[in-house]
Amino acid sequence: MAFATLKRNKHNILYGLSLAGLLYLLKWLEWRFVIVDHAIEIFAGSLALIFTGLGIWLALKLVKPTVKTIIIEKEVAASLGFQLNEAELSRLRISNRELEVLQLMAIGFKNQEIADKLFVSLNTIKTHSSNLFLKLEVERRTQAIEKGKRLSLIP
Amino acid sequence: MAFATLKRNKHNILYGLSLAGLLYLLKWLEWRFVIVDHAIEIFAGSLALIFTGLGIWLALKLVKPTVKTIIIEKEVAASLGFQLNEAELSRLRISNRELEVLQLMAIGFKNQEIADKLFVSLNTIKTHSSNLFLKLEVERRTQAIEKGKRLSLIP
DNA sequence: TTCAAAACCACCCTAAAGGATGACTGAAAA
DNA sequence: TTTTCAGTCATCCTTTAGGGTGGTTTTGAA
Repeated sequence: MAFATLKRNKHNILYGLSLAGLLYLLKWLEWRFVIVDHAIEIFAGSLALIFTGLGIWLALKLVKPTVKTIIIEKEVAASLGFQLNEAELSRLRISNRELEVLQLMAIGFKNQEIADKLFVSLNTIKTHSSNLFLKLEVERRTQAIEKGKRLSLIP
Repeated sequence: MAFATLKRNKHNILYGLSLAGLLYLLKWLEWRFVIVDHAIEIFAGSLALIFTGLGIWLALKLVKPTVKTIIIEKEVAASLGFQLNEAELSRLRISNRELEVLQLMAIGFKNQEIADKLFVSLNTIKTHSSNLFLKLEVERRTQAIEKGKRLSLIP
């Protein structure tokens, strides 16, 4: 566990160590220059340079990159918000079950599949669709779908 | 922004600072006992601290944020002007004639009516629709219509 | 309680749709 | 020139859809 902690903080430790190392490098440099005595300004200058560089390096390494997010909205075709036309629905006296059948027809299901989905027999679906066609005054499911969409009975 | 960055990296900075603090505590103690004489080291240390801070400040100020682009698909009512999706059309290798047949199917015409409208035989329409179903990967005209609408091949 | 829809199911028959296969033509690309 | 492909048409066969009719049960409203 202690090892894992070390591993997790290896960056921190590394930076700390390098900072310490630099300070001792400074000591050494100081010693070199103190002997020459007059070079203290040069010493200070290089010190400033080195540590400015260190600061910059630290900041670049440590700081998470600031992320600027640009959001682009792309328009995509979709029928946004369908509102059932209940007025038409009741005007044509279309029952709930018939509407259900129409909806499933529009998705592309065959009668047998619709029957399975609604847990009734194929014959029942045939009856419903026949009645639906009468009420919609059409004679094919494709027409029923087209008219249903036009009248906002289905999305 | 720089403040937020500082906040985010407060652990790293804290570690660095506390290490530095310890070193200077040592120095101070040394100074207490050895007196004066070490003034230059204190000077160098402060210099280092100040310029490290300057470097960090510079880096934070100057670094450009990396740009991240997010594309959001925004739904838009499809009925406002139909735009044929020619990309899909060519991707699925659907021919002009097949598209025509699909359009007429969607209106609710039966194959014989489509044949009459296009001045070809019923068999030709059957061939076209069969090929269409293969390309759309469906097996009924209602499914073809549904998928065609979804892919913006028909209005 | 009675009555009218709605929902359910069945049988029969015809029409339409769909799958598989083969073939011919003309135009455009390789 | 050969190849490729859209477009045309046909035949055979199966599946699905649709029209017509008749029936039972459930349910909600009068």
